[in-house]
Amino acid sequence: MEMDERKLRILQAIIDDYILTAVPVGSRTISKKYDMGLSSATIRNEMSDLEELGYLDQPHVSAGRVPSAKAYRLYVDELLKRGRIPSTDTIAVREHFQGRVRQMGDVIDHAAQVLSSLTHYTAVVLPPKGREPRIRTLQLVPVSAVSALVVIVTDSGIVRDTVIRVSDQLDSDTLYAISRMLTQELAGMTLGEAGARIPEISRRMQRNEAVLAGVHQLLSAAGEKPVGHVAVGGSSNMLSYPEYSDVEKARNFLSLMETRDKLAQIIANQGEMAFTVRIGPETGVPEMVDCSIVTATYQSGRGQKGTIGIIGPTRMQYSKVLSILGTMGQQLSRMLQDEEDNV
Amino acid sequence: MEMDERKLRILQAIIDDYILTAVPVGSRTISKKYDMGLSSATIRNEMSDLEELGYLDQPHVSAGRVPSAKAYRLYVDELLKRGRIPSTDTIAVREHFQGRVRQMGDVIDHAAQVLSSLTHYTAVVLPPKGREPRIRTLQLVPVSAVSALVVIVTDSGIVRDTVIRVSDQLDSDTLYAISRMLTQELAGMTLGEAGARIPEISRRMQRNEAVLAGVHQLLSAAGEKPVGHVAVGGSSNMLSYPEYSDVEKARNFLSLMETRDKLAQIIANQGEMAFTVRIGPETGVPEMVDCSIVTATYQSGRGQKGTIGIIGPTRMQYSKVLSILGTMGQQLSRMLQDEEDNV
DNA sequence: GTTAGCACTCACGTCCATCGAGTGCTAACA
DNA sequence: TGTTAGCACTCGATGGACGTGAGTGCTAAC
Repeated sequence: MEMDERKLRILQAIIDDYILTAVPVGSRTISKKYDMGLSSATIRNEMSDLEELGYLDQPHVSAGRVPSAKAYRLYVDELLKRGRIPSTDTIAVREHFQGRVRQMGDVIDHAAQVLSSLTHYTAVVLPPKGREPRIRTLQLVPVSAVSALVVIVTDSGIVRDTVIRVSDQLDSDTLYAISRMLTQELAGMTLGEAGARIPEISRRMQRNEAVLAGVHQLLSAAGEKPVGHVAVGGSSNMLSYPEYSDVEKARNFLSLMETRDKLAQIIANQGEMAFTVRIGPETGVPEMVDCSIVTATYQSGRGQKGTIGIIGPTRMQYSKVLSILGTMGQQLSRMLQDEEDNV
Repeated sequence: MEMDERKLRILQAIIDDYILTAVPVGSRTISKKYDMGLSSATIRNEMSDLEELGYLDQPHVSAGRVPSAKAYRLYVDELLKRGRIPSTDTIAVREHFQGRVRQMGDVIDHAAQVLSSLTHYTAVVLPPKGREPRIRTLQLVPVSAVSALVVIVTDSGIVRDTVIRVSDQLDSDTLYAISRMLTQELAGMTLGEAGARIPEISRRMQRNEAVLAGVHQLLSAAGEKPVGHVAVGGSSNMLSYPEYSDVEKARNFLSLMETRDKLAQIIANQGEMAFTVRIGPETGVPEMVDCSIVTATYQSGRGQKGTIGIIGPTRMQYSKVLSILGTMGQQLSRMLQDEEDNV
């Protein structure tokens, strides 16, 4: 049996209807609501074929049909192939970003908020991540008589700042001198390389061991845990959908959303294409068999890629989501581009 | 009618049982399970009195009784008065904080995690907040040829850092000189005062307007939004309790947990006592009529107070929660104290 | 003051009948 | 050969009847 044009149209109608209503759709609905020019009996035959082909599932004999993951896959591929991703929401997205200049962390958080409120699904935003950030400047800022703040600026923005103890009373000028020296020595290195270099410098200098030890510690710590913070927005949105009216299911989903590390990994694993769509089992996450994940990427001015993603039920409004993600990706990229220019 | 010793004991038993089971408790249960030496009929009479006194509610005629907010209030007051808050969990709490030194943000997040996993309720942690932080140091760190990072260190730790544009090409030494000058001028001031001062300094200096404008903007922004980030842990825990088996309710609760600003305000409004317990309607939040909020405070080394809180169903295990909050408060205070010593 | 006894209430679970949406199949039709 | 009308059949959902049991309130006796 082959897929033909008519089957495709019927499948499309079924998916559209199911996305809208979340209720198994029957042959009569299709023949009446969608103007097919075919009787319900004919539709019925076609639906039977579509089921055999694996595009439809039947919850039980006397219910309508429900699109399978394979059907959504076809649907989405078609959507992507035709490139018919409207971007009408540009204004809505842009409006949300009016106002003050922000820090990276704020931007991430805010983007997640906007995405979730526009889509009514759950949004996840990962910060841009280059291959290996390289040190640009390292500076010690005096905080009190016996402590200082270490700020490391990398080419991907500020990586980390930590207060360290500087046992031997050092004044502001000395700290500045050390900062200059360290910057000169370490600029252009990755965090790991810099960390490895510190002991040698320390040996060479013969003093300020405490300071250098603190810097060393920071560098190693920052090197280990490269993933920045993940922003999640609207995780409670999922409870609005009948798919999650089962509390147990909802709980599992939400606690997954709470373990940010795991979540970041899932999203990051989606790949780096302009758009990726993982439907149900394709996500590879058992807890998300009836979710889909749609991601898009954005670029910081330095060419580092970040990921934005939407998690929703498999019957998600792919077209709308793709559109919004695309627009948001562009907006983020543009904004970060602008910020680069300032920088 | 008066409250007597026996009524109190019965009420106590009812509350204990209800906290355990979440099921309306009947007279027979009390007379059998709790060794009262009284028949169910007697208990029944007493329960009737207790209902009249407003300590018990009856969902419907043929169900058992349920403690009212007033009952919990009595129960908690008794608990607090007797000061019988065990602190056995010290070790459990302390174990979670073993390991590396952390930044404030991490500590907050982690504390929320630990609290929620120990109590199985939802935990909220607010960072320490002084009356008005005062500037200790202000430093400009070069980021690129045309931009710099402003770091403001206050007596409560780092307040804010933002990248600003420095249109006129300034080298590291010049920035340092400006930093020194600004530190000298602004040290000891609140953010607001400092912000107000900038224009005058700018006029006096007659140059570097762009830099000063950037600093000005940062100071105003930081002054406006004093609340730091709020950490929330285990918000999905609430779904484990039958009180939230209603999805609609759960959704409302969770979306409240997601609007961090509002949440911070609610928790902060609880007051600054060592412990506060707000039961049901006492919270003043319509969405939380059947929740209780228990908070405790901790102190940073600089005497600034932070708040930790647990949100759970009104039938929460107050004793355990108070104990854990108390211990956690102490641990946090001690940890931050130590950190101060380093600083 | 305490308790045994009893009538009464009411949520809950089960059973059953009904309903209706939807299917699959067959036979007739274009 | 594809389409459609007709019909029997399936099965979840809905709702009413009913028994069950937990729990109460009241009364009267101890």
